[in-house]
Amino acid sequence: EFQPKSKKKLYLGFLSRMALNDNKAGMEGLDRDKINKIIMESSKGSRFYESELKKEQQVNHRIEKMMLQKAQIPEQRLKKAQAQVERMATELERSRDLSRVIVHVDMDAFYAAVETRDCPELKDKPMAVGSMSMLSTSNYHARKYGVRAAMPGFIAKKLCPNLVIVPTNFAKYRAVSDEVREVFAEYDPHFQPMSLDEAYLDFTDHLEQRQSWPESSRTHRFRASSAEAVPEDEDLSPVLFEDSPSTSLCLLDSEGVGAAGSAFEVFGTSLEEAVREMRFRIEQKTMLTASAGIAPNTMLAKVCSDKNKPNGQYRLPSTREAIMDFVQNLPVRKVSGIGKVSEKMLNALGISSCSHLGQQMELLSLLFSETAWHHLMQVSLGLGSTSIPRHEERKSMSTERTFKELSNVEEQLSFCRELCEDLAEDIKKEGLKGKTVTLKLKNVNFEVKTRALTLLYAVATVDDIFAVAKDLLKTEIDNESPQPLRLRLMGVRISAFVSLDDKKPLQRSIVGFLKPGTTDSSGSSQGTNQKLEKKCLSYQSFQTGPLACLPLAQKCQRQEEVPWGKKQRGFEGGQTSEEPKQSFFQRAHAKRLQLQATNASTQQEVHGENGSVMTSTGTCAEKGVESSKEAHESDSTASDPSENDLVSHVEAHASTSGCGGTVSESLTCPVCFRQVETTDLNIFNTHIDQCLTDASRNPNQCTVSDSDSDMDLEKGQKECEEFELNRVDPQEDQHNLENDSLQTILLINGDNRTVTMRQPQPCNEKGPVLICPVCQLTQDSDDLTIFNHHVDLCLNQEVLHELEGQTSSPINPTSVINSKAIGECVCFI
DNA sequence: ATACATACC
DNA sequence: TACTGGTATGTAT
Repeated sequence: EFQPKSKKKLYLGFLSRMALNDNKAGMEGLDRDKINKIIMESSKGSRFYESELKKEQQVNHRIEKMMLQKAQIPEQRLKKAQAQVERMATELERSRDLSRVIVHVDMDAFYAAVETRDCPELKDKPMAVGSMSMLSTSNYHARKYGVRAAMPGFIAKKLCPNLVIVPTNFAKYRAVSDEVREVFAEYDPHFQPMSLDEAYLDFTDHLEQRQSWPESSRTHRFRASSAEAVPEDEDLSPVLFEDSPSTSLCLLDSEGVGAAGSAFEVFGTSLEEAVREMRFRIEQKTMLTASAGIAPNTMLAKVCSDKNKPNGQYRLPSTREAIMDFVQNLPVRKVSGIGKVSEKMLNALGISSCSHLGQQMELLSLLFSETAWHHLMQVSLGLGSTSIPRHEERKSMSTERTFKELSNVEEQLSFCRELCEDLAEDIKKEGLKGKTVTLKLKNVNFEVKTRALTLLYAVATVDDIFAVAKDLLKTEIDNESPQPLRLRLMGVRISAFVSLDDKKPLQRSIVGFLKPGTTDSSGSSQGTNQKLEKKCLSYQSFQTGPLACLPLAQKCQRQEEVPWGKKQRGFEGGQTSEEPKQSFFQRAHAKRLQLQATNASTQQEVHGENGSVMTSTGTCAEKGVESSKEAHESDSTASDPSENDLVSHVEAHASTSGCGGTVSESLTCPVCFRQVETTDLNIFNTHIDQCLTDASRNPNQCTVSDSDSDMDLEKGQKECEEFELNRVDPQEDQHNLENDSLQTILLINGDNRTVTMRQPQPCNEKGPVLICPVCQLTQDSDDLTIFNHHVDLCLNQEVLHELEGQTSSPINPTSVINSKAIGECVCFI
């Protein structure tokens, strides 16, 4: 193979992933070799080191695979990719928006700065915040020794024996952070905090207003007392001249108007002045400095804020030329989102700066996933989000802890319970409930495992969470026995949250679907509509779903007595037993298999299935086999909230020959709406399975498919085709799936967001026929406004119905929608 | 849906 | 002695 590389690695004798990361500010001109030597010597032979070695090898393997793939790319394919890349570049270029002013603000060595402020003796010493095990941040003195965030304290001590390590005090940092945020809010009330010490702001509006501001509004006072303790005088933002009789001393030098001794500083109306003013005010308020980056998008602003750190700012002019210049020499690693591994992979391709990115984009488009290379493409063009995304709702909550080896089962279980208690407490504060519980384990060799289980209903209590976590943990223990699990960390996470104020899963997603301004605001010039479309699709699959409810028999794991932890919750509260069940898809699939097994293609009898499912309440229920007759009669009763599925839907149709009363020779797939020329339910079900898989994998049926309008493959391109076949490319699936007979319908939502949905193509001569995706009825009008109005009504009706029915015991959301849809119309056959 | 990896602070 | 903890997202199955 390629000799020099491995030799070099041997010679250097350390892992790249462990070596000093001197990417950050304050790390220039260090004796890297010496530092790396110390780092290596401190780690060598440890379990951690071994683990890193293993990970390194995995990455290397990935890179080898990539290089191999690269070697197999035919010239032809590269050319084709080049054309495609260029087209996309043009498209992106066209959408370039230079009109916004985005500022990224980042406090300098935040935690360390706070501690130094409150303990001036630290000022001239190398110090770091954290523990002997791990440092959160270090001051600039310490950085000169190679001491930096994410480095364990004991290694830092070797690098810098005089290092002072101060324990973290998050409450304090939070309080300071709040003060800083008050200043942010004055410039952009919608700013987005990224952490305690940094945020993105959109300065566009402030800047415009500022132009007409009087000088008094741009004048700010130096803090009254500079040397000693700091009472936070909560002042009204712009301090006016008249307000300040105090002959405050001014130790700081102002670079502007006032000579030393002036108690004020007047800031100009320019962008730089505005940002400087904001930083000034932060400093006056907190005695801490911040750095800022100013650019037309978030990606660039982020990079810029690092440029003149600490206590500086950098503005990248909003011209294409300036941006391209800036980006050319930018090391890829500086870009947010490109980390150690991506950097290494890119380096292997000879890419270290963004200029290289642009030069090799064709290659990247063939070697990297679509999302990955699109991101790289944007980076290479200096593009990024031009708006500050509204703060998204949280998607998960977790807690985890590292400890000395824990091998005893009882201890592991009781620790698990403690974690669940903590988590339940946190989750309660935000009033959340989640359906997915994930257990995280790390053994003493630093190998990490996660095990998750998704319930049908959201949970929030300690008992419910623990019931799941415990089960997951016990499974792992059992799997390993007779060896014990030798753990060094355990964590519990909850996700798949359901509405803020409880109960009905899905309720919020429907409301969110209708509510203006709730979803979008990704604002980034591209890739915007993904989530929306996903929502649409899943909505679609819900509303096209089952006709009847066939409950599945479930067998539950026996629940043993638990010697650890609290008593399990029983039925005292008259509580319905909440049974975690398999997912809709799992169940549909399981039933399908069963159907095939029993060869009951035309038979309507469906037996319960025997998946072992635990209960969160510690109960064990054995449900009997339900007949399809029952199922047909009772569409989703309150007592049985199990989900409908496509199988029952299909069976229903098969047996009733469709609503129209005509027996048809083909079945219509409720997902893709295409006719499937069969009456064999097994075949049909297989088709639906495939559709569901495709749909969930491929929510964007309507992407700006630049992908392959150039699919006019000439014959000599066999090479190309072979290459394509070997690739794992979602794009390809996409147009394979598509679409001779599909068309796109635009739904203009209440808040003017455009939603695209796939629809079948019942076209007449005049043009597209509009079909309501909710009630499935063909609409007379081809006026989109009228059509949208109708859809709105339909959707609203759904929600109203759901809200009405809310007081009753849990009804599966799917059934709610389905029964509704079914009640109103819908026949697929 | 689940597991694992990557990334950021 | 000692290599985090919290959240999000991408990739693969």
